[in-house]
Amino acid sequence: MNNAIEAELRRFPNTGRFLEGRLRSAMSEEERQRLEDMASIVERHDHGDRLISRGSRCDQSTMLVEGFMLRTLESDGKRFVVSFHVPGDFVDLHCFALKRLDHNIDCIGPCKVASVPHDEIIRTMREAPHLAHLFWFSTLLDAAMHREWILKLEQLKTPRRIAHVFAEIWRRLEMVGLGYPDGFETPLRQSDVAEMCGATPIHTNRAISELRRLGIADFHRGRVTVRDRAALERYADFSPDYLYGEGGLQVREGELSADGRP
Amino acid sequence: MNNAIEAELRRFPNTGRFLEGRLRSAMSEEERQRLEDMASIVERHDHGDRLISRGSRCDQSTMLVEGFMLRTLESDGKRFVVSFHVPGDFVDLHCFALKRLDHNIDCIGPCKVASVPHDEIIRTMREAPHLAHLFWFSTLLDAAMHREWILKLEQLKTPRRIAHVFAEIWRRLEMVGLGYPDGFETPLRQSDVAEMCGATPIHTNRAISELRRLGIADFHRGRVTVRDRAALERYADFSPDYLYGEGGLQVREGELSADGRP
DNA sequence: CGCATCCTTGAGGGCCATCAAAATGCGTGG
DNA sequence: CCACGCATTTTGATGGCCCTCAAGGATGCG
Repeated sequence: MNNAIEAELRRFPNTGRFLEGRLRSAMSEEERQRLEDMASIVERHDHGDRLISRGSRCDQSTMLVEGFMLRTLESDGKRFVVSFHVPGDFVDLHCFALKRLDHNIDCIGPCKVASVPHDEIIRTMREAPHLAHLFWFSTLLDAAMHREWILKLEQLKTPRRIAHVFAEIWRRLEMVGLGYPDGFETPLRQSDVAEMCGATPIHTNRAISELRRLGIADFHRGRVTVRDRAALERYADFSPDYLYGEGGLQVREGELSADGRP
Repeated sequence: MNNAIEAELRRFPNTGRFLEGRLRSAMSEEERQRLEDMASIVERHDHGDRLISRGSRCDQSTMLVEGFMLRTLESDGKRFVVSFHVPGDFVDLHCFALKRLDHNIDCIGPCKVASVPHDEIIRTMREAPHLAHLFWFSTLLDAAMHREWILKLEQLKTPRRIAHVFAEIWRRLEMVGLGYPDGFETPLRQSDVAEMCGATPIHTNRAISELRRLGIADFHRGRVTVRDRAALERYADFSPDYLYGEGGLQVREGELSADGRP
């Protein structure tokens, strides 16, 4: 793992990955410390646990420290995945403003989380508006990713959708220091990938075989291996802009700085 | 149109529809006035105008006063619609935190908009955190709608997708006082609906015929007519919860009140 | 009336769902 | 070490949804 991120995690073990690869560099020392102090209540969950259910009233939000989570909606007795989360994501910050979530948050594999009471976020809005601005930014990142998923579902057939999902997971893991040069590991199963792509597990399996046959990507027991990253991203029509990391849409340091930051 | 909304529009002509049907009741007089004062620069646009292009730096956001807009992404030379806007929507508030939008905002039919400089929003965060909280809420409404679209694309075939789009537009227009008892009017063409559903115009045309044949809805030259609303919503598997109006997920008055509101 | 735009209809083929069944890998206990 | 049960992955066959190419109507405007 990246040395800078390791150093950050020694000082901020629960929140050191928050906005890493995006606007973390815009956070002051005080802000990093303030966030870490807010997120001191740590819990562990197992595979399949539902962290939050649609409609339940919530008065705290969750920072994902270790593990994978899915945002899901249920309809007709079936589960549909609308997005996923990696360590460093402020998973259900949405429910701070929405009060009741419209969706569920499900754990995939073992997860470690840190809880942040909403009272603390309200205090942040009053006392540290720049940090609050970054929180807002992080929820809008989710919205931007949702939009890309909508595009992907409207535009691509299943094999390319899967390639897109792989490309996105890989980039996001990499931004928080969890990718490998030739791929990544994830507790996702093929049926989870199917739920992310709006396809059946059977068709997803055939599509994954197709990716293997084409030399685009191999997915075997939670390990995705890619020989040629450019080929994967070209095949998936993937451009990482919408993740707001380095690149075209990136928010430059200082562009958020007018709002009350010392 | 609803009398209460008419009265609101007389006092706040540019912003009187903001959060109407959702949390507008939680806005104080001062907050309503403050927002109206912020949104004093009015402009008009024509059908087909692109209000904002992906990637352009922006330092103001736009309140849609009259008309329809689409959020679009372009890929492969084709346009894809990821969401739409009705009067009262704070259309590109996202770009306040993102600085560069990942998508375009396109006008459908003639539009009237009011601009809000970002400096004013920053001041709001410092001076009126409760109002800022409502702004944040309104951007998360967009995210919730995005999630519902993802679900819809993963779950439904084209005829039901179209029915879902119709049901959503109708409800949203109704919340801001622009629906009719038996349907609604919109400048959308069939090809726009196609772009919203990830289908070709030809297939969309056949699907609309199907809805007509089933007696679910009629769409003729921008007029959607529905005889049996319950039947439409049942057919589309539509539940309005995710719009956060009255109902299961609704944020009750006072639930946001802890944050610095007088 | 001519033209542009939008809507409608037809035919052929590819993607994907569904039903059914088999193979593979993994942990447990004998 | 092997046998067994379970979850997951893989394969096959059939039919429906939807894309593409092509062409024909309708509507409104100058």
